[in-house]
Amino acid sequence: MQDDNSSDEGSDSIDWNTEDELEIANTSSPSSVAISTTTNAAVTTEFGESSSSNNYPSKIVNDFMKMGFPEAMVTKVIRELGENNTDAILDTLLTYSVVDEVPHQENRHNDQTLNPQSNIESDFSDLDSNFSDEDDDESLEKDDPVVSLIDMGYSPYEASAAVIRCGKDAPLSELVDFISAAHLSKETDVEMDKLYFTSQLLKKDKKRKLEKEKSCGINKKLDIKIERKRRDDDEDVLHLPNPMIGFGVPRESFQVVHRTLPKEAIGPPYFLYENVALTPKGVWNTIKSFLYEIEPEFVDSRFFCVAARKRGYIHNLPLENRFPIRPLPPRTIFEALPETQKWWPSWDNREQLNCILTCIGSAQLTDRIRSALEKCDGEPNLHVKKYIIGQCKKWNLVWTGKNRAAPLEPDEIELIMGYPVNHTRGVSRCERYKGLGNSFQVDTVAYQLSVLKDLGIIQGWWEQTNQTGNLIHMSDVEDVTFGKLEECIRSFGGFDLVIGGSPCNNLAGGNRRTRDGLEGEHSSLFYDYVRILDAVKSIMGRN
DNA sequence: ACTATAATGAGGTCATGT
DNA sequence: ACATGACCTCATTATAGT
Repeated sequence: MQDDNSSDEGSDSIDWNTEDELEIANTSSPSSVAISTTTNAAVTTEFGESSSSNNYPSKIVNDFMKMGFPEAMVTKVIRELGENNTDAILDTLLTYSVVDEVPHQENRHNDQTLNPQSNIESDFSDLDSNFSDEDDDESLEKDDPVVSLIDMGYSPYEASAAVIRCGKDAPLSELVDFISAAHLSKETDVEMDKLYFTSQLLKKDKKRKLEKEKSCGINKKLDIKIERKRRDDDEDVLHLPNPMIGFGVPRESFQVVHRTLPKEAIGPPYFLYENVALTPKGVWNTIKSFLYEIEPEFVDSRFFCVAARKRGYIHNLPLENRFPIRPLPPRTIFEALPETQKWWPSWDNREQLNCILTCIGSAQLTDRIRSALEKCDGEPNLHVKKYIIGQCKKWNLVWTGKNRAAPLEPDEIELIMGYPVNHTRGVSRCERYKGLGNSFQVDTVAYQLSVLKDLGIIQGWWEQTNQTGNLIHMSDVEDVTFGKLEECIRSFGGFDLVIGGSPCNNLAGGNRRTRDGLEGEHSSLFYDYVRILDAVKSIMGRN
């Protein structure tokens, strides 16, 4: 891995090394491989498994249990969604393999001061319980607005709250407006997001009506979904959420209140593993099987910044009370790159950018686009438009002059990826592009790591910008042996966090030559992440 | 030797239509 | 259910230039 280009998430504080690296100690960036502080040995959370105590001996519970879902999980979901929402129950069960049954209300009233959304969530939670209580015998054939909203990606709490507030007969658009307004009331771009929501709504609503017409009852729909699940299991396919918002993002939250982790997965240390979301078939299933069968969290960074970045994360971090870095980064092109607005053609309707890659478009392409535009008077014809839009999306070009579509500059990418301007200065331009293209999107990962603040982990690191700890840099991950780890743990007292990504070279869609999968030359270094995590746990466990 | 440039598709998901 | 098309992707490498 120490040869050419097997970089992992090397966005550390000092150099822009594109090789595999592993830093130990207090680093300034959330993308080092391991973080150790001598101070606190982390508050152990009660993720322990809880026995099922329920009174849902109904047929529906049995039906779901026959499909292989644990009873506790089924009853938990039914308690949240109501027994009537068969569709939503199945969706939830399919999405989350394990849900514990701790009543969510108990987890919500702790520290509302830290999380601006917690008030809303609490409201939703309370409203939800009211809702389920009073609405147990809703007919399944009726077009349940709660189900529709959940289908659209909203949480049961949000959906229930909206229905209660606006009434069951309110049009879906009004319900959606209510939810988005609740989330966005403090934001500036309310209108834009309303538009987005509404467009999504219209599409989903149309599709849903068609489904209604075709299906002749929930049993058939259930059968279809069960069949789909069975087929997916056979083919080792993991379900990618759409929209790709993982366990919740700041403004379009689909909150999983709680999850139960396997005992052996619970920290210390905490860990977070990352890689591309769109891998060859079966890869994420294999990764998952080496990381305690924890369900990956698939998140697209377009919900955190202006550019897309579809990634999967497996971690054992708590999910409650996450919060984003402030100020929130711009999420539209015009906000992020205001100077492009002047040159932006009306027929280029992009509002966000595609994934930041390691290569940029050529100057010749910019020229080709310019000459194509100069040949036509006024607005280009459909064919030219299609060609140019296609190239702009493919190469992430932005309009920087009259008829001039150019690649992003390194410092612009630094900002988009969440790093300070000039963070990568000092190496060649190509190396800057490569390093940034290989990095974490800071805001995305920081959101997942933000829970560590509440737990008192790395608090000093979080609060201050200037780092005073020791940085130990090893350029080869295979040098991080069991003995070295023992040494470090003896010296520091243990690791709080083991974090990193492994090479995506052999997984990424952009690789046209050696997309060989997880066993590929570079991507197989994933197993070193597993090795190190196991070693750390083993060493810390016997102390 | 180092750096920049430009050419090099396929695999997979999703939406839509039949 | 099946076909089709749109869409997107932490990349690799030969080549030329400095």
